Amino acid sequence: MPNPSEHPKWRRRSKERPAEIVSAAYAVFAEKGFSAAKLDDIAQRAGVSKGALYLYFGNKQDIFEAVVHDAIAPNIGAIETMALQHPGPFADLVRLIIPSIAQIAATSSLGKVIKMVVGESGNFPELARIWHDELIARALGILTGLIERAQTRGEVKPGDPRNYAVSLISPMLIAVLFRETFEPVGGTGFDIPALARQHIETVLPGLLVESDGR
Amino acid sequence: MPNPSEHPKWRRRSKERPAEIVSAAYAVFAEKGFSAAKLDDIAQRAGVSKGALYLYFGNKQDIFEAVVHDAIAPNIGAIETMALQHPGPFADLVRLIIPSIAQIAATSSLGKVIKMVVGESGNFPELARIWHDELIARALGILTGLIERAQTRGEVKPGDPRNYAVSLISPMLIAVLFRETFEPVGGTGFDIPALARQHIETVLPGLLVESDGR
DNA sequence: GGTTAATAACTGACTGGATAGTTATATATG
DNA sequence: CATATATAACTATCCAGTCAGTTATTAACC
Repeated sequence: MPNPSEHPKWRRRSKERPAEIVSAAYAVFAEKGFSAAKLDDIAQRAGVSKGALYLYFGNKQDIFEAVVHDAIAPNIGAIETMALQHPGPFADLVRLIIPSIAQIAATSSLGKVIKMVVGESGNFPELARIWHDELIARALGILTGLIERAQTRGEVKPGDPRNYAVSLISPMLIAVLFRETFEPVGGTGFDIPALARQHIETVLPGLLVESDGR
Repeated sequence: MPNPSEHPKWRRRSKERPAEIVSAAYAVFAEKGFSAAKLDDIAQRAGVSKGALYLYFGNKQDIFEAVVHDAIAPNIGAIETMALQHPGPFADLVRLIIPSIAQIAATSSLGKVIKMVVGESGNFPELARIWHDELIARALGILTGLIERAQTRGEVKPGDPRNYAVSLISPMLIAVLFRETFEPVGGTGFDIPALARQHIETVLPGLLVESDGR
């Protein structure tokens, strides 16, 4: 006894389903991590049955990879264009880029995904590889390139540019990881934008050739 | 037909067992993470049967907590005494402490444990709490205290001392996490002691009141 | 010193519950 | 009404935790 006009038990939405599933999976993976996330939870959150997931994805890891992929692209692009187009002195660029990263880190679910990737990398190396190649290596490469160019122009002191890049961004990453890991158990968190501002001004004097930082 | 002198199937070693089990569990947890670690694997590595684990520990999480606890104590003590006893100027102390931390980070399995705690914290908050209270908060507190005292003495610029502490140690933590997470999938690692040296000299000019860094 | 009884230490097969993935069946839609 | 879309019940597997039984070790006694 179908009931076509009133309340169909379900609808055909083959166009919208994949994005809805990825979105639901994002939330569940972020909360639980990969192995602890249940396909039933993802399905329920997406408003479908578990079987429907397999109409659009081959297996659990495929869904995970789609989530990671989708979580990356929007963020990296913005930073990249900002970095490459900016013409001014290195110090100004740093004062522009690092707070942007801090802002993304503080507000998005990036921290949850980082935590997830770190935690599951041992058991799902393919995932760590995607995350590394598409985000980490790229972001680190951009920053390293900026520093190299600034060194060539005589703006930044000699020294390993990749290490300089790590010196610049690490505190924000640690703050995000801290928030995801220890705030829920009573740890005192960080004001990430404030941390970013103070960190920039702490590092720049040691980075720039002119000692006054401007 | 017992065979007392030759090859007994097993021996009674109730004194040694707990430490052996924790050691084996350390290795397995470090490799697999909490949920993916199998008690059978731990038992086999410790040279006992799974049932024997339950003679010494209540359940899987108890074993995990013992591992985390044991991984903490040796490291924190060394740093703490070094920090509190040193009489000289702040810059010298930093040049002593940070490389020590880098050394521990680079050589011990601390990175594996950090990764493990981060990854499993969502599903096992009690564990994150132990790790936070016994290591993170303590280490951060020591460093923050040192900076506060240096500020009082006029050696370090005004600014949030806790944020300064994060500025100082984050790169080493990130480098360790990077090693555990991305080196296995082709990421280029960091020379952690070299990173530490360069980072210190990059940060100190922005931290110290006198601008020449010495 | 040798035999036996008592106990602590340990084993390994088993159970119960959880969950990834499959499939037979049902329904929405053009 | 044809079929793409979706469901829900199913199977297969994995593994933490249990427990009845086995073995090493110690103690007691002759």
